[in-house]
Amino acid sequence: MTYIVLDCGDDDGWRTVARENKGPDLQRSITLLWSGRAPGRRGPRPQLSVERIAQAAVRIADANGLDAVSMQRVAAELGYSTMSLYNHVPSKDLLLEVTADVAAGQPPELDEVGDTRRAVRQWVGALWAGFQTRPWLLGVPLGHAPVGPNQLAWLDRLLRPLLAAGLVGGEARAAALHLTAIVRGLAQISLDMTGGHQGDDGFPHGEAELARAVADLLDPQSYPALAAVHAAEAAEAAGGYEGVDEDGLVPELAFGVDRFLDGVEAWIARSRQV
Amino acid sequence: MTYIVLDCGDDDGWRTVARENKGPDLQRSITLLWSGRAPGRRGPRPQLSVERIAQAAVRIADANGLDAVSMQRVAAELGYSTMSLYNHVPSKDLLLEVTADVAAGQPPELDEVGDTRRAVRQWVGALWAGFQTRPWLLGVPLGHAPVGPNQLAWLDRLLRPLLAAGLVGGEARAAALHLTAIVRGLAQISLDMTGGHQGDDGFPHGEAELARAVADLLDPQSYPALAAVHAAEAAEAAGGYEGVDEDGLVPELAFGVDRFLDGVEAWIARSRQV
DNA sequence: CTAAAACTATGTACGTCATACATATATATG
DNA sequence: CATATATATGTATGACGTACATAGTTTTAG
Repeated sequence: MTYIVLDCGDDDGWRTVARENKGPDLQRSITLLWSGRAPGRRGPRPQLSVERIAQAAVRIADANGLDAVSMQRVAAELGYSTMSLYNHVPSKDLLLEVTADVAAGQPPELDEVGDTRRAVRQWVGALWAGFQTRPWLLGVPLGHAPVGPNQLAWLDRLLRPLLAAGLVGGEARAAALHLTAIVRGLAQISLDMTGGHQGDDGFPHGEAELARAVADLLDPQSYPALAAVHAAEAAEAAGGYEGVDEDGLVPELAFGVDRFLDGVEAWIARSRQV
Repeated sequence: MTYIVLDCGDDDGWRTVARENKGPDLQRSITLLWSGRAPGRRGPRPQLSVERIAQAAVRIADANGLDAVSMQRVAAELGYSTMSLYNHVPSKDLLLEVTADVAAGQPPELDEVGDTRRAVRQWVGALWAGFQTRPWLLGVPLGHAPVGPNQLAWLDRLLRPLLAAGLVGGEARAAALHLTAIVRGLAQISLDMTGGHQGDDGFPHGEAELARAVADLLDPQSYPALAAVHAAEAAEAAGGYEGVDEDGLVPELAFGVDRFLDGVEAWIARSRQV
């Protein structure tokens, strides 16, 4: 997988692109993000590359979190000067985008038999596991719809069982978006609950502390439903639960995914019938 | 709604809290975020307040985006020195948190009759509209589960119809999380599609450009499902669609929400039956 | 009523960040 | 070979978050 970013070599590279922000160069920029650069170039052989830089960024993020990923830190990791990076990457934002794509890696192979639910659950479990392994991925600001090769590969893998199940184009896309959003959203929220992270903000982290702290100021008058849920969950928690099922789904996630799939299956059945 | 953040007045305020990061002060910090400060204080009357600061931050974010919200800019907006803010807010992270809660505002009133689906759709539509109005809310990094009064009020409002419909505590919470995630995720992705934003990254924005650019490099070999979906959507697009329904839901969102609600309703029916 | 304590607003300063710009160097093309 | 063109580097700039010290103000303790 080769990333080359925006270096169109036309006039003065991406600088032009970033400024005009109009015209056919836009297309070329994404194209070059994918296709790799023309082989015959002048100048010295580049020792650095977008991949090496992104991999270094991944290493740093894995070790010290997303905040630790600065241009200087990445350059130091590679043993180059800070400004060298800008010969391969036009901005930090774009670097993070490539980094996220690299970190996402290849999507899982799904059981290709007719069991849609199984395949989707596997996919969801894999994505969930990915966010568990690399929590910092949730912190990468996503500026637009995914365009990286790996991101698209993940999307493609999910679309396969959905299409096979009988969803038409737009529905499959919506369903895929939906499932992605569920995993991201739930991962986002449940991360610090389980980790006992300590941010720099002096807030409590860890499920127990936060739950108790919030419970204390939950006025049942103003928040009746929340109070009810909290009480109910306290009762439920008596029977120790909290595990993952065979696809690696935590109960909350499984509930949402399964209910959604119930609805989708019913929809497909209804569509077929008409 | 009064926000007072972490100023426990015990020794040297939140500084202590942030350092120890353990002990009962944690609870007090959230408590104080809510309850307001003790009335009898020494020192001069504070002219600034967390609310005023957060409101200024909202104003700036509304006008110039989240990136424009710096401590210096906020202070300038209010006509105070930068460091004054730190008498009311312990860090920028926490300020953003409060800002997001202020910007979220009050949740909508939902039709309280038995129509669960209608109520949920209204809620979803309102949240969607909120993200449309204040796109920058999607950019506020969320470090933990929501604890702000408004955030919790939104959650509470959504939980009401879900509980009324017959979900038990944990299920209702999961469903609410789920719906929130859908809206956030879809808003996140579809924002720049519709806006024609131009980021600083020299990437094309706007649905048409991006779709075409991506289509060109979509190798049907590697991305069969994606290519199929793209082709199907191109065909579908012939009949001009793209509207919102009566609850303000864009089609993709409506599909996901409705399928999920289908599944939830079936689940409830099944649970009742047993 | 006075003095101390505690809080607010401010100014200065520091370290870090992204990145614009200029320069030296190395390479492929004419 | 000469020139155009890339790359790696060094320096510099402006913005940022925030630690720290200071001056001024108001409540509380004696």
